[in-house]
Amino acid sequence: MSDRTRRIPEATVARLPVYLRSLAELVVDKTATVSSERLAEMAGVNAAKVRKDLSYLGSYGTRGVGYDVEYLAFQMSRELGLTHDWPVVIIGAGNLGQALANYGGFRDRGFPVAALIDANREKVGGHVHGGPVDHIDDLPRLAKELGIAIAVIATPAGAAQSVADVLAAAGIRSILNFAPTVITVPEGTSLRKVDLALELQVLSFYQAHRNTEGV
Amino acid sequence: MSDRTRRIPEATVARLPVYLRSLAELVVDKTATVSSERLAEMAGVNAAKVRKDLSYLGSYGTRGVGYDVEYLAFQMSRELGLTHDWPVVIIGAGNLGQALANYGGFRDRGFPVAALIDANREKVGGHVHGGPVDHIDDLPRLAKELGIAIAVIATPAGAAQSVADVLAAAGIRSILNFAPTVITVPEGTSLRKVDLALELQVLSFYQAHRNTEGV
DNA sequence: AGGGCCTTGTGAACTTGTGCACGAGCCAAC
DNA sequence: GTTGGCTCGTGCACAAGTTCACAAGGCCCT
Repeated sequence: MSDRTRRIPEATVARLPVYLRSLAELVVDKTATVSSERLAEMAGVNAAKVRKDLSYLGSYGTRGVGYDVEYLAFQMSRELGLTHDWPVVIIGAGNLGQALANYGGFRDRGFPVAALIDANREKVGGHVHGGPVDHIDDLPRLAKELGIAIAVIATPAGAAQSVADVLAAAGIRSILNFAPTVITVPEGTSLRKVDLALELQVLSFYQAHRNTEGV
Repeated sequence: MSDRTRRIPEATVARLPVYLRSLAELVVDKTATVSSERLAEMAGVNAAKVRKDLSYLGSYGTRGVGYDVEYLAFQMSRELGLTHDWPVVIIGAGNLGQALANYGGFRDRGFPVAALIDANREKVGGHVHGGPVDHIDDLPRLAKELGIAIAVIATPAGAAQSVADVLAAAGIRSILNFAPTVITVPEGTSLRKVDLALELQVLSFYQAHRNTEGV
């Protein structure tokens, strides 16, 4: 791996946060160095994959020894852009949106919920989780004022695409979509989706096939 | 595709629910037939992929015409095992667990929340979303009585592995894990994970690289 | 009955991801 | 300084997934 900034494969990017979480545990345990084998075990993958993945970040290991936990964690944080917080906006103050706003896991990992937004004026002005609910018309202004670069769509399916359009217009180029529908975003915008029902349906598929086809 | 029961690739299985959702929309619109191209557009993939994916289910299309919407939807539901409801149990009656229990999207899609479970006796006996909270010691009995085959882990990370072990002992072989940690399950158990912070970290990666590397 | 027009189903090429196996490099001990 | 043991980094072969391109087959019109 010669180049300082070669492209990191998508599959690798998706695993980096898992490694980082494992490294965080090792830091707590005051473990100074870790081998690819140990890290693989913690992350639930195999050691060769760990080494290949980490090699995309650079040559941060020491042969015969392993990886320096703190140094690797730092490099990985840097690569993932986690050296500073990323304030996020949640669109949709319904069941799901409120739950996400209350869920501490976001803030703890560097993604404070800077704004909660709804299209329904009846919800606007209310308070959830100690924060106000703002109207979607204020989104462009809030995004700019609060430096928001990442949005979470937690609206019903029907509203998701129009929300995505508003986000695009507001210059937000990273979107996490919880609405159970396909949305399209402009080229250059990152889109990831979390579809709870879909996951259950996939489980249903394998469960059903286990039942009917033996074993 | 000769064999009636050839193995369906994982990547295809993960897309079937998306197609099914698109078909459901077409049923509402009273559209009788649909081409792979139209379906591809709705599902956000390309047409060749749709045709290949659907071919794993069988030859349900008509050349020159397309696919019969209702018939295809039925066949797909059957393949996914969605011809009957799958009661699920949610483990963890904290923030996330309660939100998931209240989230109507599960029941609407055939996954009624049959039980909500916690390890903390102080929460047990309480009511959430009109349903009681039961203790984890009752899990094996409840699973058997209610015919539960799918479990959702919504506990803190530290408790997830021991919950997984209890689930395995109770004979549950389909698990959806929301806890931000890697868990291991016995061979033959399906495990899928939803990691909210991980998704945001992946977005952070691409956002950071957009900022530093131009475009 | 035949021709033109569509759209499916699928072989084949290509891309992406995975895992093995081994050389290269580092440390420690003597 | 040399030897032995350990672990990283990576070339290579293989597997999985995607996309192309086109023959096969069905419908409709004349």
